Amino acid sequence: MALEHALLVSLDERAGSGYELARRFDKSIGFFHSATHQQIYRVLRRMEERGWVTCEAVPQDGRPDKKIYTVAAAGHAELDRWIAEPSEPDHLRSELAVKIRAARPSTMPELRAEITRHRDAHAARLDVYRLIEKRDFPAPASLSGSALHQYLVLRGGIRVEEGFRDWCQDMLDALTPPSEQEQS
Amino acid sequence: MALEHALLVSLDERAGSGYELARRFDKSIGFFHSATHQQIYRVLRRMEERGWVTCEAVPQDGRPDKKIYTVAAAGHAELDRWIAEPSEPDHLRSELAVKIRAARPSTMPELRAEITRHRDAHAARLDVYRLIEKRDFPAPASLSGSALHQYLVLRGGIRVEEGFRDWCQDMLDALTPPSEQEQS
DNA sequence: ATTGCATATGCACCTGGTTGCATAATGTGC
DNA sequence: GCACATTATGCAACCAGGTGCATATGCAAT
Repeated sequence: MALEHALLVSLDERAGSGYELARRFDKSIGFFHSATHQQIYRVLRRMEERGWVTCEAVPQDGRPDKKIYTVAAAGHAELDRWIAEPSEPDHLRSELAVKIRAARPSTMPELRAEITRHRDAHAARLDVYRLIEKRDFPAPASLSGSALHQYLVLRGGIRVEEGFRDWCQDMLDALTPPSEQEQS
Repeated sequence: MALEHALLVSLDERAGSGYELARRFDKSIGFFHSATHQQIYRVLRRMEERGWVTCEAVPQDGRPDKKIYTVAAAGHAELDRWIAEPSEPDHLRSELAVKIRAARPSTMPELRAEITRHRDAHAARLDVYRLIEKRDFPAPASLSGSALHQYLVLRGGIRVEEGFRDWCQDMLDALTPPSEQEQS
């Protein structure tokens, strides 16, 4: 249950509205923790009630009011408390793994197609991460503080996607009958 | 929403009761997809209503009756249908990643302790997987069919845990101040 | 004798999260 | 002129899943 904390981190970098947070989550942090706008609005309201964030309504010409949320002292305290609290090691829950064990001889073509889809999707996400790495962190050795932390998380994402891609490729190699070898 | 399918796969290997499934999930498949016994009982009942599994009450001396579930034809059909249906690529939702971005200079010691905990937990899980690999798959090159699929999934788990462990170690190297280098 | 554990199932309640829809105003393309 | 996307928030309903507790029983240890 870390959506609260993910939102606090995002708001701490830059204050913003629920709508803006939802858009931000499509990018950066959202690669590692996604959420719908409804859920974000609900959590923001709850955090305001608890005093973790403060809210200021900003009227706009035409468009409905924006509610700009800012992290309060209690929010920072909560982040500090949460970091010290041990959390469960991240656990992978893989649909693809279940599909592999579910497949029988008759469904092997469909399974191979599905593994190929996943391999390509992970390779595509990897490309995006690598692009971000090159664009935002050209000199990683000289990083420190918040930028270093961002870089380390991105490196984690890269590792994970490489792992998925290679795993899928290994499975395709092992599950493709010799007669059909040498296609992509 | 693959708990249904995970249970079908497990029951297809060997018919059993909800209780037995919960215990099995503590081991093998549960490494990649865990669930509490309540959730398993609920899903089993739903699958019985849908005709995916059949249920036979087995009276036992003393202990309450066992309900042995067996995969029905409709259950196998559902698995086949599901394999062909494209599913979302597995997405990592990492609490640790959020913690890293949430940490400020004052909470760095706690963060390093937490990363160390996670590194050790992943290393321990990796050891378990490696043990299973040696014990159950001493000659992987000669595997085929269901055993091969099991092995490929296990290899995926090993990859993931290696990735987590190395990621944690990299972060510790990058986040440990030079003055404190050379401890574990 | 009594505590506690393993077997075996289940209810009631709560939380986290998604989906679908509604609202409200403005600008944009055909 | 009208359909449609964009900005911005929110409700109602639902689904998945977890926690805590209840029940029933036999067996082993203290």
